[in-house]
Amino acid sequence: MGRGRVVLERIENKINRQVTFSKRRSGLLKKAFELCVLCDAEVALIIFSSRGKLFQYSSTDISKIIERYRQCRYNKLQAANSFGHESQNIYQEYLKLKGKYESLDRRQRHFHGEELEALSMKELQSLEEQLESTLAQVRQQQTKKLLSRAEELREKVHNLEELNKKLESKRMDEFSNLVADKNSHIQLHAIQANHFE
Amino acid sequence: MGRGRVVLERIENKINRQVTFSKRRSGLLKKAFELCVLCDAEVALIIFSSRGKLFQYSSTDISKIIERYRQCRYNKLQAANSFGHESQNIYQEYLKLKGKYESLDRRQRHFHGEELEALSMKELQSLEEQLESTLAQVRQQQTKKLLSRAEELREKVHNLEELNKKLESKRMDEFSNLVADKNSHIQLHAIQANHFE
DNA sequence: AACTATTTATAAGA
DNA sequence: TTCTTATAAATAGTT
Repeated sequence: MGRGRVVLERIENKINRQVTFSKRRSGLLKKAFELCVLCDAEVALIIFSSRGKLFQYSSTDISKIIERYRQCRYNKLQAANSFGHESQNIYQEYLKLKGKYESLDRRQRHFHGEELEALSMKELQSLEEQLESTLAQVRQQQTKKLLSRAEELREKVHNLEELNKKLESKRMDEFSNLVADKNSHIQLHAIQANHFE
Repeated sequence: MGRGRVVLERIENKINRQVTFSKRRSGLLKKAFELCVLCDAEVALIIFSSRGKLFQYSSTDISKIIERYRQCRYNKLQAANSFGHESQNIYQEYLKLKGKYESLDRRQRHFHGEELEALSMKELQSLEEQLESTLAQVRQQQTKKLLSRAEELREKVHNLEELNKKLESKRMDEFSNLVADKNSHIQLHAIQANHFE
């Protein structure tokens, strides 16, 4: 679509290649957009120019689309064969963690008294033992905490009493100083009185 | 490019939409390919039809391109910074889930009587209450289970007793039939004996 | 799935 | 880069 027939090979002229890239890139982005709107499709398009510049289009959040793509590929792989050796990628890690989380969450619910119907007699018994043991530990911890707080208070009381004693003795000192001071004044007056006599 | 001017909105006619999707999809894939070849670009194109079918094109390994894309976005984010609203991507999700998991795990440890030192008096009290409540529920559930099992056994016993009765009466019937049969034989013999006298 | 009248994209030129 | 224009390519509607 242009003045010459296009040959499908790398355009060797650098300027030319860049111009064509710019034009076709915008054309491609436009067409991707149109496909989304007209046909209700979900599209993600990532383009890197030969010099490494990024261009992108996505109908909705691109990470969501990529995730959906991975999901799709993963399912396909699962269906086709059973190569589980793809656990290096982050999505796999995510799924793994999700599984762990859900299992832990279920367990946690049991500790909250929920979904107990699903448990067998043996599991109920083990849960009961665990609860009793923890309860004992919690109470022990409470006692420990109360004791240490009492100790702390006792310490505080002791310190305050010490402080009080010190203050008291200081007050007494100051009192006697004051008395001594007053006495010296009186003596001074006596001296002055002598002088003017 | 066609016999009518295209209006940029969802094609409501389902057949039409599907046909257009098919045509434009292949057009888009072709153009993506051409861009790669002509301009030496790296392209990844993911398309989901409205019914969820996946189509894709990529100049090289798609996960490599996606990785490069992420790298690029990440660098951009770091450079531009302060745009923290990008938490939709999978890695963010992973970190979020990890946080949730760890918090849940910590809580779970408390329920196992571990790391109680870290808890305040108030938290210890709340934990104690929760444990007591769950313990009561667990015991209730155990009782319920035992009762229902006892009921089941009672039912079984009852059924067996019924069956026994039936078998007993059947045996009695068969016994009396047998007796009657024997009597008729004896009568027959008597008749025959008469006949030949 | 083909056909074809048109629209659209774009190569080359300015 | 952007505009223009001649022409190639894509595709909407039809068969």
